[in-house]
Amino acid sequence: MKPMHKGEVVETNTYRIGELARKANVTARTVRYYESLGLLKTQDRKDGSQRYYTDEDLVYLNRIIQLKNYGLSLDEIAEIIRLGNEDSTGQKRRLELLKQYRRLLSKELQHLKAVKELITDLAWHVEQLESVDHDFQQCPGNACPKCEFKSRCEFYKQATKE
Amino acid sequence: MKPMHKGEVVETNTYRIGELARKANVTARTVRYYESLGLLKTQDRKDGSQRYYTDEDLVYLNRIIQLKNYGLSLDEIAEIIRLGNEDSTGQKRRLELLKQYRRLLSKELQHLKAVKELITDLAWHVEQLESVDHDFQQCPGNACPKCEFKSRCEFYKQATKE
DNA sequence: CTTATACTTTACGTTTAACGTTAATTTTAA
DNA sequence: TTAAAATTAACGTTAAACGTAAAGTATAAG
Repeated sequence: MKPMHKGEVVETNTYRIGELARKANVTARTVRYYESLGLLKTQDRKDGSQRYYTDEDLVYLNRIIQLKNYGLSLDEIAEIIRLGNEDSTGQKRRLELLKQYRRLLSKELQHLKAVKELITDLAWHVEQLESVDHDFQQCPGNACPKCEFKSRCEFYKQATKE
Repeated sequence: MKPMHKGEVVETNTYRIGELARKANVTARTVRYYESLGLLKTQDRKDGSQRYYTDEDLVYLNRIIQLKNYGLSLDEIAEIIRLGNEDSTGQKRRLELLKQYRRLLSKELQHLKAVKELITDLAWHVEQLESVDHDFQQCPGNACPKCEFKSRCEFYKQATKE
């Protein structure tokens, strides 16, 4: 599925903004927006000429998209990049990245737990509603005391405490 | 932590909107909004008088909140309630609920899988960044071919294919 | 040279549900 | 008689990440 307009690729592995965007599966607007946030380097480009990109730029852009998909905001990504520019040893950038990855990992582990609990609850509701004898119109209601699910029912617990 | 204004509870287990809201951990605005969407029953209330609620209403409201927390939109909850009013046998309501619960369950199972994969990826990144020898400034870059992580690295795979 | 794309900047618009927040008036409880 | 609480109505918020339009410029292939 090569692009129709062959001239879009200016030189071997040199792209204009549209082609770069397509390869990264974003829009040209997004690329410009990322540039304006300092996520992509601003090129020297005199008087209305165009942006040109290399494969290296594509890898860089893909990396930004990856970090975004991991859950970092564009601001947080910009901070990481800024630290990389500020500190030539790259230590600050590495430590910030590590910190963020650990934060994301911790968050996702919590998330995993919550999702598992949610699945348990939902499975219970499915099971309950599949038992046709259940008086679904009266739930929760007067039938609760004789309900076979009452030991696992939040509403029953709430109604009977106090 | 009883409310200062004792008269808020009009009768035994009869509440005005503020007290109901507090018990359900929402605001009065939310209760009125839910009523406007048909989630809570509209009371007969002549000429500027107030709304009164019972424990039964509280259970009902809590159930709405539960469904919302499960991931249903207020519109979807309204539809379920509408089916309950429309069909006195409750069959339609039960089937709609079952359908929604199954949809949510399916979605969350997918979600679980995605979260697990994300955790794997994040853990790998943490491990990678913890290996201090890694030339973090040049990643991805020229050092990729000798990187110990290259077999699991998306960027290396991408750069070397084609 | 022409024409068809593609690219340029600027800047306002969009999305989105689920309420938040006045404001001005009325009801209720003690 | 107050002070707290409730009433309706209607506009405001959130908020990142672009979408989209306008009007002009650049480029590549033939």
